[in-house]
Amino acid sequence: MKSRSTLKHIAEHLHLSISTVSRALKDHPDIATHTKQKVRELAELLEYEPNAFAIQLRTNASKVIGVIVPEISGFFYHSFIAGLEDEARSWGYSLMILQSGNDPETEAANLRLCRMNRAAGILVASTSGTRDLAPFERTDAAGIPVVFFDKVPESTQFPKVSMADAEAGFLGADTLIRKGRKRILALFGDHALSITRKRLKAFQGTFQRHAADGHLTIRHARSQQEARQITFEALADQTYDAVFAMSDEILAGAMKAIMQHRLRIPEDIGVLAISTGLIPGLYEPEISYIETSGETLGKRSFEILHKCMSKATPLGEFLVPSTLVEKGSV
Amino acid sequence: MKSRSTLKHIAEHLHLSISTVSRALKDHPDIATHTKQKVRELAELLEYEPNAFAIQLRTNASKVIGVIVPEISGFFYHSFIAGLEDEARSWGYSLMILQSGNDPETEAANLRLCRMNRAAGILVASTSGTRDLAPFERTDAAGIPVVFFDKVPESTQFPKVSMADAEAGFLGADTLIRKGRKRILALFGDHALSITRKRLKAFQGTFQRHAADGHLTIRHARSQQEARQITFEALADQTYDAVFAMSDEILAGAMKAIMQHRLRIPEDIGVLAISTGLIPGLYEPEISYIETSGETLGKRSFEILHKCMSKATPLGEFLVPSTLVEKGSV
DNA sequence: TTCTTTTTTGCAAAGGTTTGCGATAATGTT
DNA sequence: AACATTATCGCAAACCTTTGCAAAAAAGAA
Repeated sequence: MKSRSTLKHIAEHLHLSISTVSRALKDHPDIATHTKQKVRELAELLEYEPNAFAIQLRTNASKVIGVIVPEISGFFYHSFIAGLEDEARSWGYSLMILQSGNDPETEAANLRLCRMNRAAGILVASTSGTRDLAPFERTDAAGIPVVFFDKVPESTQFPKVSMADAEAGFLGADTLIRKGRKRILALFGDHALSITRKRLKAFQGTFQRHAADGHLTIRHARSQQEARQITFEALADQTYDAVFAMSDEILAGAMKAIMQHRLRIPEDIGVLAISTGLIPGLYEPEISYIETSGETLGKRSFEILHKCMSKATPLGEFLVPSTLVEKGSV
Repeated sequence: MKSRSTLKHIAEHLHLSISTVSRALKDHPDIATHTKQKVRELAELLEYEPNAFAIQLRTNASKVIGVIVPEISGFFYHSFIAGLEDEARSWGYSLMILQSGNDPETEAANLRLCRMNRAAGILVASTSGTRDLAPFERTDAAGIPVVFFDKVPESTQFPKVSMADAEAGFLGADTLIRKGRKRILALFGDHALSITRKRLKAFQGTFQRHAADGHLTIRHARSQQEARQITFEALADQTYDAVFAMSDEILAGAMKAIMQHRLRIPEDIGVLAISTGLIPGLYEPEISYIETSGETLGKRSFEILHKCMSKATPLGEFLVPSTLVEKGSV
């Protein structure tokens, strides 16, 4: 438990004032070059490391950005965090990660924590049950910019950044049509989720407009198991040209059913998904997918937040585009 | 940007001293009950939230624990972090997540960051190239306990917590033997990694001891692609009773090869893996696996670190046990 | 009442840094 | 030589909280 060296120590050793040392260390023009030199040398020798608390207290700002997600594990958020950390670190920021466990109360508590720690900014993927935006408003009023990502509320008072869901839906339908797949089993998630509705609407709209002769079956599943069961039964019932899955979780379930039926891909059935990329790469052949990259979303989110932290307040919703990654499964 | 309320504000409104307010808020016995009452009410009204910086500066301690991992995404660390966050939060700690990108220099920089922020403790999964332990020693000398997990160095001067690799290896071989699988293709990772050597040694030893009549083929792969190729060729070459994969990454590669050969599981070939649980659940039938839970490792790691933070310095290596999860693939 | 004990509150220092402004010394200008 | 500039550096306040100790007030004892 060695006592750490402070500006004071350095100042005393060099018979300088604390302020001079402080300025020397940050290359302030008021300080003579040879003084800077000496200060830097001694600082090095004494292994001086600034006390972040003192700095933060004095400046009332930290280089920490808070991240609140329903859960870290799972199919998506960890890749978001990875991308975000990468970008944040290059700007000198660190991440404080909080899980809400999809519970609005925990979410509010986490928000409070961020406020107490004077986070430079906050990124939040809200709980599915988040209705009351007051905690967020309070945080924003305290001068800490809040931007929502992925799971965003309806309100327009905060900047939001999310996947281009409509585009992904469109791309999905478009790809299937271009490949000549007519009889489609399309699997979507919980209809109550806005992400589901957006993807579904674009998918369905595109399909109906450009493939009037096709046949589209839409099913909703709330879990991997459910997706599996629904797919299994649907495939037993009649034949399809292709299966479309709107998410990794759904894809995982659907693939099990397909494997259970021992269908060959893409000969017996085509498969296409909207995905982050990890899961589709696990099968043989690999599954083609519309990429909605968590990493990219993370980086983009930081950019937006960064703008909010400087001065500009870019309101509105920002979309990160999705692209088709062909693997030959459809 | 409303100015936040401080102890001073409350004190002035109530014509009390700052110290009295401070004590009232933390229920100090020296303060009269009705005074506490009034203070609490006003604090509530003014939405007082303590300034973490000031507290930390004064007490020279934070409620933040630093976590340094090679990468957040991938097959493993995110689940570790999830478990850790859960446990840490229940003790009032938050997580500061840093990625080293498997680069020793970034790792050292991150360590410095933790020191500057007076982290209460640090958990690190070291870089594969980490040789110099000096940065860690310095951190420890500064009074910040360091605990290694998963990827741990040889040195015994720091507490370490990792998966029970030997046990997992043993369990793997034992399971295969009990199921009557004789001709085994066992896939392991990079031989330079200690995790590989530990698992391999136990696996091989057990197999040789209890199944002298069996036939064991051992292969090493450094990536998913390599695992796939090796498996594909091996399976084309001769027939095996079962494939054993020492990790999720390897399993993913092996499964592709198996699917490519259109082998049925478990009829044509058995499959067993050491895994965190997510990947094996993606196939049909699901793959049996020796569970090495990231969540559990996270929770356990916190426990150890927590002990270090209080006073005890439990040196040595702690193992979190692994258990067989049967899914019928072998 | 007067002194002692207990209850309740306030003072002031400390923690390390940043920063506006004033002070001093060095240099330049006429 | 007298003055204006510029280059360096130090003082002291401020950021907000915690805490040992002293002070004041209230209560009890004689």
